[in-house]
Amino acid sequence: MENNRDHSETETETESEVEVEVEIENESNYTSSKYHTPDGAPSDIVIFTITSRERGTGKKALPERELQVLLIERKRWPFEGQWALPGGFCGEEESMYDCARRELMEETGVADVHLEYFNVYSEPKRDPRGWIISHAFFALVHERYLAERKAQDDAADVRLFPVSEALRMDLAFDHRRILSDALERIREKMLTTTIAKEFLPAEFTIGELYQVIRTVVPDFEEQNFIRKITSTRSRQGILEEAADENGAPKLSNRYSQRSAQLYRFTDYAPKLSIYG
Amino acid sequence: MENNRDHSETETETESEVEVEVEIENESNYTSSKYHTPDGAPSDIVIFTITSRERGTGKKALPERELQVLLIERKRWPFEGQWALPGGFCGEEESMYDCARRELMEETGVADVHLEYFNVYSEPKRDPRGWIISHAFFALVHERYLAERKAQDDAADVRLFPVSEALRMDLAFDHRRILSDALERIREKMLTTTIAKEFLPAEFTIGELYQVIRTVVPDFEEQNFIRKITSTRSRQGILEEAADENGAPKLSNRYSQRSAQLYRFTDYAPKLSIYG
DNA sequence: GCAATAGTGTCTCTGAGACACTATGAG
DNA sequence: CTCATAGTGTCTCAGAGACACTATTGC
Repeated sequence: MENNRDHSETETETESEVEVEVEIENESNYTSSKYHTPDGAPSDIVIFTITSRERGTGKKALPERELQVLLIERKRWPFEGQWALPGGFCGEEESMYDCARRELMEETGVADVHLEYFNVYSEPKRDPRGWIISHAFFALVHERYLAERKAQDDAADVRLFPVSEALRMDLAFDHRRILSDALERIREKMLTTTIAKEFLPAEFTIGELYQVIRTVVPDFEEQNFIRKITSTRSRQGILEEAADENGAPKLSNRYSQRSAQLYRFTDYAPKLSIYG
Repeated sequence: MENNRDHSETETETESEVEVEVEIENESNYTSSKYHTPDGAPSDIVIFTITSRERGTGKKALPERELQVLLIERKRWPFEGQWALPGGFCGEEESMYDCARRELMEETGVADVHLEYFNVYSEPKRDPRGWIISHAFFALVHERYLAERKAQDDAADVRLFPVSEALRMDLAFDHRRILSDALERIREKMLTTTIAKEFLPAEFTIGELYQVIRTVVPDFEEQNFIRKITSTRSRQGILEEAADENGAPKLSNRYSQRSAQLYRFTDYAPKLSIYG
């Protein structure tokens, strides 16, 4: 829901051959169609979600969480029968971001989720149908949004896969590369921004937050996570304690016998720096 | 010189109207050209450099530095006579990154500089010539590379402008927006990565480094900059002291009477986190 | 009382931050 | 001796990190 502003154009009259071909003197006789143009500009969307499953034990415990990605089985040439990222061609009347949002709505039925552009994929010959430049987005969707969808369209041609599994599959086009790039990007953002909130309810316990971070970034280990996150002054107000209307702290004992304090993210976005 | 991998494709056979139109059953009768396709996919490049000018005083002193951007005056419709970012149309046989690199070479004569993709601009009607989707890069070029170019092609239609001035100009297309986005991006990267090295010689003093950072990010103020950067352990090895072949520390007295220790960037890339 | 999560007490060590101070050496 | 930059001494205070400990409560 950011990083996506679209506009612009270019070419100058200097020495580029490609551009000189295209530029014509004035509006009346201008036509770009006599030159070679792309055959399509689609968007592809890496839709991430985190599923949680109750542990089998009778005891209260944090659920098992797993990072998943939504894939679609292709029915047509090219890459017929292979799994691919959802996406679709952009129309002239919409921006790339609008296109991605529309596709996301069509694939998952959800709007208003975190949707962010991250790269363009334009290697020659990467699509057997022609010159097609793909624009990759990632979306972060809470599993509760996908639950309905999965029930309603059980057509076996759209499914969630664990990311680790999807990365081992032979996906259509260069979708494995796109998925891999997207994963790298959300790992970085998970630690440097508050996108963890996309996978959490509005109010959550420190244990849940820690678990979500570790689901995306397994390397992340902080032995004293509670201390750091709650010790005021330093992590200045990324989180605030949830309280009811009387000001009493809100607690949850969903995952433990002992109730845990609930927190919510504030709007504060810390500025990071390697220099101090 | 990173963040740029290109490939991919998309569209599924589900409910998107646009895509369904385009997808045909098999290779033999497949043709995308009967549907509406973009009229061009150019790249635009925001070429930043930092100029430095000796201060007028007789004393040794750090130079005055200023962040500049290279602009080109358009000679043709549309936006004839207005200043624009350099760029040009991509060909089918090259990736967007290759296209940007080629344009950069043509405009500035330099290769092997930091060139990084950062956004797509695709708002409908943003180009009067048609449906044109622009891919924006930024380049960080040391001023020594641009010196020759400026001398050789003094055609008055390609010039460096201080960024603050360029942002007040009425640039062609949505190039002001692109410039503004690029500036925001390099400000962030200046503080979270070691791209400052793109504007510095291989060996530099702490004073120079500080000055370069402040030229890009004026808000950056660290009173004890030397302390932080040299106090081992925390800023773990972003920098290392330059030494000659005998192991003696290398010093510079270019900007001061008292010689200053020279440093170089290491390859170490610190991982930042808001959580600890 | 066990299990599983939540949270605290206490200690050490490092660094951040402030501010005044010294160092260098050409003009 | 002045000026502009380079760099140090010294103090305080906060937090990182380690690790053992207590807290809660359904089963």
